[in-house]
Amino acid sequence: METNLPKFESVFTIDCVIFAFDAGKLKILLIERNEEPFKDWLALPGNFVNTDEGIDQAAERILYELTGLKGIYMEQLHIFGDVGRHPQGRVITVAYYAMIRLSGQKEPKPVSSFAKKAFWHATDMLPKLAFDHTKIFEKSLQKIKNKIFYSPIAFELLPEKFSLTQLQQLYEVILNKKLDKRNFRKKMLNYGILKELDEKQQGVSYRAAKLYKFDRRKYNKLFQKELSFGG
Amino acid sequence: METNLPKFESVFTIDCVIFAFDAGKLKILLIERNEEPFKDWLALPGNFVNTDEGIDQAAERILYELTGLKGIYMEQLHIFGDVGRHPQGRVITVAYYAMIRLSGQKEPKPVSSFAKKAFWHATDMLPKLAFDHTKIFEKSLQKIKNKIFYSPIAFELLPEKFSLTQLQQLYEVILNKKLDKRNFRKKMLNYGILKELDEKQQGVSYRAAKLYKFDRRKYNKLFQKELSFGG
DNA sequence: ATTACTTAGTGTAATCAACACACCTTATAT
DNA sequence: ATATAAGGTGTGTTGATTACACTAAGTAAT
Repeated sequence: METNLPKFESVFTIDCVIFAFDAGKLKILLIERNEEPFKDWLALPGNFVNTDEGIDQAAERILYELTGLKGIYMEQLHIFGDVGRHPQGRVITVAYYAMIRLSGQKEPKPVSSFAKKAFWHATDMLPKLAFDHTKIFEKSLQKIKNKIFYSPIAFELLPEKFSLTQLQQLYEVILNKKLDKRNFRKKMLNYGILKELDEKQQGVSYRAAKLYKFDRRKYNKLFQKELSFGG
Repeated sequence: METNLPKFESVFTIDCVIFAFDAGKLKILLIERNEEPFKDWLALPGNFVNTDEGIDQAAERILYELTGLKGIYMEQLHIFGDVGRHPQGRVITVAYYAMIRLSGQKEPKPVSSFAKKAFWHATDMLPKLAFDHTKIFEKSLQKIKNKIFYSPIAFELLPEKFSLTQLQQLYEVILNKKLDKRNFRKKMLNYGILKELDEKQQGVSYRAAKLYKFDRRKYNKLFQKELSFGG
């Protein structure tokens, strides 16, 4: 650090909220801490930012060290900077969030000894988390609830090939609300952002559903038009 | 700062993007810097966060010191933490934004000597700003463009009593697009979030328009219902 | 092969919001 | 009184959202 900057320095961390959809449940990635404070508590994967790295790179590095997950595109959620949020002093944290598909993902496993383990945990029964991580989680859940309406984030959570029923279940879990099957299908198919495949689900008892893929090209075309007032 | 925190410290600042609507133009609040680096440049009001204050309080304090504006509710926009964004070392900044009504507001005037002056500047002809402040401004403009569709931010920018034409002009300026008068009025009035007053505009040549107020209670009721899929 | 079971898949009518589009009204200034 | 400039208003069309219930297809067990 060079010399003529004032001495108002703060310790600076990153916490990651990584969502996935598994067995009909929305889950997030947690670690069990191996360091004080909050040793042995469950927490969001998070750690300190180095002074020589940008915060986006720091987020990637930290997630990798604590969970073994690599190359996940995260976005900023919010900054939490209350004076009392860390028991040992002033620590400002940037929360990042991401939504990923589990299929093809390895089991999470910490690379650094900072975390004892890393694992997926259903969001509907979260235990108390370290620091203010419960608050951070709640804010990110609210964020994806809003975002699902105007952004194709739902598809990030599903396998590449999915059935309409799976897609509907995901919406229902995120919105915490039952949806009508016919209306849901009609609306989704009318958007024209799904590509119907010549494949069916494998290995299910009972009738197999048709599979679809998300068509990103069509999606981008569609959402370049803005909302309007009949201008 | 206490002792057993690691030494990954960063200098930490806040920058404010304050929008207002004046003379048919969208404007933001700028300062002329009185300190190196970027002495004499135009910049967003911004400064260092103290280690003993929360970031939201810091934002309020900094805005006051540099512009004399007090009690303005700002929200976080984004964090900018590239390694090279400050010429003297690693500085992470949190951008805050707010939209305010000019009527009843005093002329901005710095309280601290950090800024030579503070003033409103139209957003459609911004000069080059210090640091990465142009990028920060652009991100906040994008934010309010999106937000105007689902949040009553437009009303924050108008005087308490306003005409429908004023409201439409504001939408047109923010969205950068002409709107149809009849459709705009129909839609706005149908929302039922405007209260019609028994007053008319004063001091205009030509026919005076009816004045309206924003009805926050009705707005809140309306926007508790969520978007849906016919569930 | 028949049956039981479970999920996949489908259509219509009613209501409501979005859009395109052009003229008359009212207040003021001269 | 007349010119000017902004205020204010209505309708038909189109497309989206909603509510709602049955048949079709595949698998498993007998």
